[in-house]
Amino acid sequence: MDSMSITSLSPREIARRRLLDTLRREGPLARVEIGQHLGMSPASVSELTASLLDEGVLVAEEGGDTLPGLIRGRPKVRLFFAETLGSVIGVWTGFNRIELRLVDSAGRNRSSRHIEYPLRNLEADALLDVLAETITTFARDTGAPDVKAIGLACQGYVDTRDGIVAWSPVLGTRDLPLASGLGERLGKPVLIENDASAMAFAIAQHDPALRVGRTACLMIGDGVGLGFLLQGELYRGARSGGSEFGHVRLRRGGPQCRCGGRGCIEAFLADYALHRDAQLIDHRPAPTILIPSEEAMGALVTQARGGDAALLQLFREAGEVLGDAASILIQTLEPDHIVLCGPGTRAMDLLRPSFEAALEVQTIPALRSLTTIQVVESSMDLLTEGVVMQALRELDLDLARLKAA
Amino acid sequence: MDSMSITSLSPREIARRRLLDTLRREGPLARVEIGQHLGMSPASVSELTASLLDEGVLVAEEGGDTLPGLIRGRPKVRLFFAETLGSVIGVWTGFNRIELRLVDSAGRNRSSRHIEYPLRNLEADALLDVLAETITTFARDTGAPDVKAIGLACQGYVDTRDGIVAWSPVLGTRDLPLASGLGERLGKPVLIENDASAMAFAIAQHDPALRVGRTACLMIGDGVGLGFLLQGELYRGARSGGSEFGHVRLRRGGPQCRCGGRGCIEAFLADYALHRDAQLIDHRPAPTILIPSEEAMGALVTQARGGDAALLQLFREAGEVLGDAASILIQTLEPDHIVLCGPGTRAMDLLRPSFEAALEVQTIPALRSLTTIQVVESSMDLLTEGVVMQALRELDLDLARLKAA
DNA sequence: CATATTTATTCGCTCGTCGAACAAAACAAC
DNA sequence: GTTGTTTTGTTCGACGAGCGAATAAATATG
Repeated sequence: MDSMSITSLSPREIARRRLLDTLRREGPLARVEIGQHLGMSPASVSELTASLLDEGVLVAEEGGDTLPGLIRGRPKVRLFFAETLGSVIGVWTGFNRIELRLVDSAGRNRSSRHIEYPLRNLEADALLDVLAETITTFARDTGAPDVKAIGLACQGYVDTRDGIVAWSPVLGTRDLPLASGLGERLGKPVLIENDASAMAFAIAQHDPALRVGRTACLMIGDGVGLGFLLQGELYRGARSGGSEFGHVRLRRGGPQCRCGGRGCIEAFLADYALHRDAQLIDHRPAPTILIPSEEAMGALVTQARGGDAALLQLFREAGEVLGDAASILIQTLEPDHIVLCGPGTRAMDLLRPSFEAALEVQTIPALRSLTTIQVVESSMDLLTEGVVMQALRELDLDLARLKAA
Repeated sequence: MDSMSITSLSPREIARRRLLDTLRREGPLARVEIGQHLGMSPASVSELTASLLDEGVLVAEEGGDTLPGLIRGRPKVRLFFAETLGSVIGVWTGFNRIELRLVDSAGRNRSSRHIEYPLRNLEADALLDVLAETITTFARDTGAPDVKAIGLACQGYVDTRDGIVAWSPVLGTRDLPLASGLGERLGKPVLIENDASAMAFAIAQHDPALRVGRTACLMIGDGVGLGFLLQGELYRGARSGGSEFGHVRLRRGGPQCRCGGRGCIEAFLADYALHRDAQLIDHRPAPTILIPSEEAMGALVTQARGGDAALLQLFREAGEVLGDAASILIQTLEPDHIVLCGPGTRAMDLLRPSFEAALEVQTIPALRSLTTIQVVESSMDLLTEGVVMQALRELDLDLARLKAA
């Protein structure tokens, strides 16, 4: 239970995980239906579900509601997660905002909340205290029955195996043992994940096409992050982290980025960058780094749509950088899908012309046509959803191992 | 035999492949030794090798040469590939050069040859004719006993599953069915691969550290290519191709690349680029694109080492681009290893200062330290070796399937 | 009531792997 | 020689995971 480690899985564990994954995605399913989804024989499904029912992970749906009229044959008995398995809390920590979500073991949303809180200037210990306090309060307020684990999505390079934030554009600290620090305070296992990875995972849960082949999710918002999926599973770099694609430096001597560098993709596209540069245009003194509110960003976009030439130029440049970024992904990884997501897509109409022009200029046409690019309107809810799903999957495994031992 | 397709493998096929892979890499091995390499029990190895011996794929080493003196216990019986299994020809097609190699089923080099031939201005049919003719002649001259397959490494985006060159900086044609075209002419199965991928694979065969985790091989030579390995297996993008990382465009309005774009990584680092720019410095009219000889490149490097300021600046700029390229790889994929290879590393001493400076400026230090960067002095032999190894592995599978049917 | 239809379970089989016992082939010591 | 000792290789029984086929279960139809 304490480990939550990613090791190689036994055939049984793989089958179990696949079964529970589809059940979470597709809702209650009869055994034959599970077999169709997984390409397994009814016999095997029966065998697997027998032990899951026995363990109390799954329960058979109460008969009656799926009125067996009209359809001939023996009625389906749908299986689903037991209500008694407890719940999981998902957390996203932004620059000055915390998003919380409570789900049951089936992944269904029970409650969510978001809190404005400036996390940026806190020392490591203070940060952990605030997070622990916030999560505890949330759990108490929602009357969360039995919280089994916490999943936390945050910015930066996250060592998901050891639960360490190896690097972060927000925290000054390096190698912050976030999972253990929070785990000790809460007395529960904590799993952490890069936020763009979490969002990529969540988005892929809603579209089967993104779970085959290679999918690159570019999240634009407080920063710019990349979640890269291979066959529906998150790509892990060295030290089992994600990608810091947002800090690829495209323009030498470009604008200052909060990572300390210059000309990062993020330094053109992130909310703070657009807001800062807009301030500079208006000759207002721009605070070094400030995460603007959604309202402020909305106003910015509206003003640009109204025809403000200087702002339009700003978005044009951002779109161009986005096009360059997509070109790099295409020519390096040749993904089947690139998904643009996050709050930053609110200005997609402003970004698109220069985005497509840059894509045209920077990419070999024959390769460009192999990748489909789509925009997914995504709320920040997906962040907590993604990390919660990951935590639930780990719990599934832990439960299996607990039973095996 | 005709297919050579990449499908999902049965457990047996996986075990078989792993066994033959280690045997090719590690030379003749006794069964217990194989078990140690593969983490399998002697019982399983015995069972597997029994069928391989039965099929005639492997033979037991003749006793006597491994004099059993000195060591107590029953002497090892080493197994190795049968001599009678035939051979494979590996080919690399450069811009104006063809490299050929004949290996036996164990992957041991039997003969090699290289030919100067300007392939660049040929129509598709003429190209296929020349290649077929060259290969046939080579096979005849070397008295190749029984050529089972041909592996061909070439530049461009290669659909390895269907044997189609989807795009190439050399060929004007798009979607050239190279494997089938050559296969028909030679009456043998042909497997094609991107040349940087082939080299990456070959290099990884010689270093176990590169076969775990993530390894990015940057090949610098006629062009710049990337071979990306995950757990020792080549990464495949959409349409099962490799990467066209060399055509990532780093500098808007930069020098002309042979792909038609501007400012590609290749347009700074490839032999033709360095040579062309050196010509321009000397105010000589530079031919648009010409692949300089190894001697010409050697002279260029010598001249630069002699202190020629303009040339040094050229290499300095190339090194900077290389550093930028490595930074992109680090922050996008966070590989465990980056390997710099290919003829272009001949000038590594000239590239290094600006390479490292660029790496410093462009990369987040915490991430930079997770990736080890190494230079591998590699001859072009590795290209044919890589593609020949891939072809042999496919033959292994075909043989297994033939036997199963 | 019998029959059709669909769902779920049971049974026996195969496959791949392993541990343990056993056989084989050398050396070492007397 | 004969008798261990040591290491290699094989055989055998067992197990885990999956599947096909037969069977049982539960409903609708006529």
